[in-house]
Amino acid sequence: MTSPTSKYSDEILRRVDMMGTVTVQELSQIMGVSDQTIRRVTRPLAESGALSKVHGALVSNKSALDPPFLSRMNLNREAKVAIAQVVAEIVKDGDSLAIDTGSTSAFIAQMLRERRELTVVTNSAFVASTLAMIPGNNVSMAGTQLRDHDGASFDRSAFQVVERARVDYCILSASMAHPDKGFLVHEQCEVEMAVAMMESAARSIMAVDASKFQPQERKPALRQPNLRDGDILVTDVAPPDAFRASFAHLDVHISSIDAKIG
Amino acid sequence: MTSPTSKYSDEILRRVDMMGTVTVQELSQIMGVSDQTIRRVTRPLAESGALSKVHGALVSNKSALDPPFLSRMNLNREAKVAIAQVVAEIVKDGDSLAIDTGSTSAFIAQMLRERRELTVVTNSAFVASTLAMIPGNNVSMAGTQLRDHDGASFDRSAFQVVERARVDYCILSASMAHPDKGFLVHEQCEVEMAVAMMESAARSIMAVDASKFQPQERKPALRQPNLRDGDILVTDVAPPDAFRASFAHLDVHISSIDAKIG
DNA sequence: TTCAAAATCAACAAAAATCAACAAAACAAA
DNA sequence: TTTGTTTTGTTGATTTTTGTTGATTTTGAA
Repeated sequence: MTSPTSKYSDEILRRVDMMGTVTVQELSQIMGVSDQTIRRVTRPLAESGALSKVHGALVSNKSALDPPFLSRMNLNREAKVAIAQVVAEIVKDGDSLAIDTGSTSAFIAQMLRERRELTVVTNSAFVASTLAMIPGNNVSMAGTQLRDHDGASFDRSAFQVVERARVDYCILSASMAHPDKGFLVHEQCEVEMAVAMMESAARSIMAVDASKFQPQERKPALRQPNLRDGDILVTDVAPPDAFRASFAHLDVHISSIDAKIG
Repeated sequence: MTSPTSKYSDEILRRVDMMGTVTVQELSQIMGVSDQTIRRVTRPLAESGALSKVHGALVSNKSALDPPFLSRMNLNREAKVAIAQVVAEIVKDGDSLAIDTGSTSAFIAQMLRERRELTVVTNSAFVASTLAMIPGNNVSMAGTQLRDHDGASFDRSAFQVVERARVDYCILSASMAHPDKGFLVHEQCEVEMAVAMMESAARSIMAVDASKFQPQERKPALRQPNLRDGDILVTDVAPPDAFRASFAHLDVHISSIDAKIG
């Protein structure tokens, strides 16, 4: 949306998103600037909707209030729920899955609680703990060292576990979709994990909400592996025409939001 | 979702969800603000449906079925919350911890969200995902294959990760305490994990609520390793006299819910 | 029904946070 | 270096929140 107006913008936003709620005082002490500076910087951020201000504190718009804190969980929530619903219908009881990390996958994991006897491999601790507690499921957590903002793992053992698996579907996500470049993400390790999961899976499900078809603020540059013939794309609105050619070989599922409430 | 109206909204909601039911009094003492402030803040929260108010208390709208809440977590909930509070006070920012699985440990993990810069090793996917998302924490998930009722791992890699660690505290639990036999659990793998965690830790914290001092319906038969001199026992009521001798060498912290206030 | 205890509410003074304006400091270009 | 511009911290006025007090309502028990 709007460009940063101060050199502190990024750090403040990051800290607020991380902590959920911080007082202006606290933040000014942590960052070693006056409280007035924090206020000056945060005013435009609040106006552009990047964060919320309450008297005495700053609160993140991104962080959920619930314990499972995923930084982008509340962004486009309804779309993600609708997409999750569709994915949960594609998957049948007894299927085996590889699930990547990301907020859409977190919703899908929630929705998959309805399914039974699932075999799941994932590098997301959140997905793992969500599905492990369903009796009858068989869940493997891939990886040891967890990334601190989303609890995902990309260490060597994570790849070993994924590569050893053979699953019916892998469930992938992306930060952006581009008509020519395909699906893009920000980090190399995410691409590598997607490659590993695709190679272990008979079929891939790519889940992206409509916002991913628009240009992003922070441009992702790394290409996810190309989807294969018959792979599945799940989204909440029909993709723009520009994508028609590149999605021609895919099985596209569109879930309008009103199809699912709850 | 409606945006918070006060800097306390977030914390109140978290505590209410965690405790299930809290009186306004209790909350105001725990948070160090007046009861009137709690009322003022909770009124809009109740109107937006984030929690419910009844005369005398606030009650969570989160059902026990919600993902982060294990069903067993509602058993003796107050005691576990009180114990978790005490443990979270013993642990300081920057400490390193090994945390076992179990519902008490799940509460402790929730409470430890207040701490910063923690290094955590755990074989519970729930604990891992709870603490991994706190910025600045360094969390390792020990193990790959997850047990289906609680999302804990006891495979070879779990032990390898725990054995490689060196931590300030390990946080352990038990199904029952016996004056002569010590702390007992149901499964051998839990004992082995406790041994591994104790060996990796400078000091151990055993967290058991009062119900564990009574005979259990399903008798656990396997003995946890003996606690060492100066190890810490956290419980919610003073143990019966029969335990006096066996706890003599321990640093016993008792947090009765009312004693803790003030 | 009644009463007594406890919880809630309303109102006001005290405390804290915010804002606006200005001076000091930092910075960049010449 | 100097100048002009921008950013930052400080001050005091203003606004919002907080705790206290006392009145009102609710609860539970006679």
